[in-house]
Amino acid sequence: MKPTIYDVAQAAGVSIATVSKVINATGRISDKTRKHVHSVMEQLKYQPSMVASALTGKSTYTIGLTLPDLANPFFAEIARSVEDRGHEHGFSVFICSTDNDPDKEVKYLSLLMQKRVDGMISATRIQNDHFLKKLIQQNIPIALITGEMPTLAVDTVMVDDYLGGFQAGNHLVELGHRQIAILVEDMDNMSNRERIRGCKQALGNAGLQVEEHLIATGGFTVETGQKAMLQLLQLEDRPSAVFACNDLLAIGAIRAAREAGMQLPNDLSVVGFDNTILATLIDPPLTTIAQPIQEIGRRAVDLLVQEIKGEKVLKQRVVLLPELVLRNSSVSYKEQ
Amino acid sequence: MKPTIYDVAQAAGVSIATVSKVINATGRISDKTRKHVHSVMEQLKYQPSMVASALTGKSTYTIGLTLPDLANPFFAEIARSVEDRGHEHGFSVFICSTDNDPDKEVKYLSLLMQKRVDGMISATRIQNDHFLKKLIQQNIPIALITGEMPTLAVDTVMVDDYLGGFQAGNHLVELGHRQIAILVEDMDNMSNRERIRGCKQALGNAGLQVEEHLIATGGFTVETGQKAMLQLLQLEDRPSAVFACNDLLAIGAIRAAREAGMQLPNDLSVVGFDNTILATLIDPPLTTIAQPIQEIGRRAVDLLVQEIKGEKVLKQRVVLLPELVLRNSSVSYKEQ
DNA sequence: GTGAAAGCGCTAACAC
DNA sequence: GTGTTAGCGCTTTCAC
Repeated sequence: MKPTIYDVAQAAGVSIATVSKVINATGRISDKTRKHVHSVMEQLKYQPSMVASALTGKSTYTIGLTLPDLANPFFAEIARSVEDRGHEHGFSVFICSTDNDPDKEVKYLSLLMQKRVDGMISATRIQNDHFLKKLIQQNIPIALITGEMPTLAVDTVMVDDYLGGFQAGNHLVELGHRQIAILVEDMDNMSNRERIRGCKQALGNAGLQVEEHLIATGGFTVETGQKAMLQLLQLEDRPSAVFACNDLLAIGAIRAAREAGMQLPNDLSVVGFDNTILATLIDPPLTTIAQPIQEIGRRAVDLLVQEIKGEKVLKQRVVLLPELVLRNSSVSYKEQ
Repeated sequence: MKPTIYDVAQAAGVSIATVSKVINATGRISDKTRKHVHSVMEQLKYQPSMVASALTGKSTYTIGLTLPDLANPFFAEIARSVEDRGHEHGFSVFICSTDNDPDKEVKYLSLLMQKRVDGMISATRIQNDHFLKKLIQQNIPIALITGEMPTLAVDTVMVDDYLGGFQAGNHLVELGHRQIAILVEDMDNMSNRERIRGCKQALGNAGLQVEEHLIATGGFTVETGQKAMLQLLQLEDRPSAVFACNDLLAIGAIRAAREAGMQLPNDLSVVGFDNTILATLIDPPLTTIAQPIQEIGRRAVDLLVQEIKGEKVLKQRVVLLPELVLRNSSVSYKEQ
């Protein structure tokens, strides 16, 4: 069996209280016994049980992170930054991929509660997430990433989707495009709607109208983007540029264009969103709206940890600003 | 405060033992009280504490997963499959990115021990990992992924690297290539060495010699692959094909070739390894040696869980077979 | 400075 | 069928 605090105490000839104190560096202990106890712990390869100490009222030093899909590069990068910042604060993280399935979401959230995580970060976007709402109302430390719940007081770290959409639209307009399509993940998704609103605004400022039939719905995969784009390319008034609400969709658009025999970027300009590693890998390298992924994870953890430690009462919504990253997938409009 | 089993017992007018029994569906309880207790639990929004139950001797239903970098698509896909299979068995997973840094590795492994995980899966490759060895010798349930420790009896799930290398080399030979370069992550990495050995064997079978100076070292990033390949392309006897030990390196090779003004795939055939999502996204789509990523994660979890549950004494090494996936990055050799 | 003892929330005999 | 009780390994008063 693993040695317990009793074994250490006995071997060191002191009480468990003393051992506990040297483990946690609390109370007053003489230098001599401290060193002695330490050496005994090493000899016994003693590892204090965090589960026992958690039971005693201290926190578990664990947070939960729910996201749609860990295998998706965007969320993998988010997860990595949450994991890193979490560890810097001494917290381990449970990661749960929900596939945006409400049932899984509920299952995982309650699992996390049973594991007594000190808090959670949710990057999942589920329409009308009752369970999450309930948790928030129960005052469980929670931080939202990548989307807000406007009617709830909850810590949130997000990017300004409206601005991002505007930047994308404006960029394409400045390049001279007039027939601009949009690829959305999902119209129920508020952050996507904001991106579109921003994009429309940019077009509007230039006196352009957005054709509703040029807005197509894909999802969070290349295939759906490809399929949606292919349909747009069948149109009479084929767009000369497209703004995709995430990099995966943008890659799908590029594929579709190639499949339709077009030359990129000349026949179709593409702007993505997220600036995942994929944007740099794809050919042509993708012009995209960069989300500060590292910073999002980091800030969310910081907010959460503050709340867990009770250092902060004020909830806040942190809005980070996206940036247009120019690469080669977008070029000036040329009359065909 | 969160309700405890006592609160439920009191509210239901039964003893905590009874409540415990209905929670775990053990012992004999009348239908009536079972339903009653259940309803009380719901009313109180009672969530049994897994930390308390873990302390009582049962397991934590938690496993640890260490890997080099969660943001790397290959490992993200591994992590997702481990997570999924873990949850199917009722286990949550702590993910730790070590960056292959021995210090982080030690820190995370001992953290996981303190959190009393029931077992761990390690996808980290650290030369001479003393700490991990010690854990294995202490009989902590552990499964290795993506690389073996030949001198230790430990559950392992891996791909046949030698065969994979052979398939890659053989494919290029069959395409008529004679001047074949290799891009390695790291020569200390045994699985890489096996891939190279396999590749050499394929060339040897065709009466070809492998030029040692055509073997270049990169790492686990596109940039290193690009840089290494660029140097190979400066050579007098410039290779007409390259086998890269992972997809990232392969993408780097493609980049380098483009940078050198070459046409792909005609001027340079590229074969990767892993078959991550990247292989399908890149242009030209990458011919690569596919690892059954899903299956690796799944099998590792299954082995680990069996060991945790004590259902199995025999340790085993599962060797999965890789497959050549043909895409467009490799073509027949044409005299320049 | 150090130790005795009372919990933390639960499980698992064992009684009844 | 249901309840009593002794831990699980630790933290934390509160004495000494």
